[in-house]
Amino acid sequence: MRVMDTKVKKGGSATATQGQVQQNENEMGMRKGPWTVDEDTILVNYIATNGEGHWNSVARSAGLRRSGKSCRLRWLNYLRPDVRRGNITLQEQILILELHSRWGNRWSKIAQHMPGRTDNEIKNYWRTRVMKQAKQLNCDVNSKQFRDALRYVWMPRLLERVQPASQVGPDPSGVRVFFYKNGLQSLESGAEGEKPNRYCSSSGASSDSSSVELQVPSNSDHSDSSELLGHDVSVHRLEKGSDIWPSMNNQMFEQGNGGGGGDSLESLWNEENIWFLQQQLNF
DNA sequence: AAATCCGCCAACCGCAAGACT
DNA sequence: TAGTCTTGCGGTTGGCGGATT
Repeated sequence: MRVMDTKVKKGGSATATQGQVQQNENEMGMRKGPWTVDEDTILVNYIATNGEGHWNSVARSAGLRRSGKSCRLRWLNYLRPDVRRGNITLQEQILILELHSRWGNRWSKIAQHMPGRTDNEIKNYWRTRVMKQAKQLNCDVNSKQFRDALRYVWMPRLLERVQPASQVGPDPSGVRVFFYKNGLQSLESGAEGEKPNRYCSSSGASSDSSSVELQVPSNSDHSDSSELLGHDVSVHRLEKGSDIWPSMNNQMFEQGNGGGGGDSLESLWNEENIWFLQQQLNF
């Protein structure tokens, strides 16, 4: 049974009253629903003294009438000191889109590569923002149509917007992220021979000012990446070309008009599709 | 000004895997 | 080895509050 009669301030602590606390107990005497300031304080103080883990005993020993699960969730998603609050930045949006394209709904895995962000937060972002776009396009979020919209329209648009705030120097240890027909892909520096079908990069792959750079974990392809939880990030260079968007559209049509390879973007998207997407997607 | 809609997000649930006895 | 407990994950719910009608 859910608790309906408590108030939670957006972005702030739960503010259930003492009376509500008593109402929100189940038959086992366990509290449910929003956390009170007192409960938060108790949990934070207990963990500061005894550390994380053993959540059931935390709940008992700290005198909280909460399940271990509830204590764990409250700590990880809200009380942890390194939880980052506030809007998802453009860079983070790009990273979410990119990582989701690789791993799907592996929210915790994605969160591991975004220090300070919780899986819950990323999941909420995906459901409220990304799925909304899919709905507007009247297509399934897992459909090829929508995945292509993300690759060829949304992500380039985000990348263009992120550029002015990203004028930092090149990092030779970084990983270049190129925009491919098949979506964004990372390549370790020096692996340029392995980038067939690069689509929107500028001529050459040099680390010049025409690139966009993203802060993403330097070894984000590693499945076990506990070392990334801190601040082990490096600069990824994103080959932007001089005009990734809207000239990307031009390239699409140039390729199509030029009668290039059969798998050109033009074969995937005709002019009506592009126009439709531009109208539908609100960036 | 009131009613309704809708985005956001905290917190719940069920399930699965791993740890422990 | 089997049973139980704990932890972690992904999916879902529903209240709050701002925007719109």
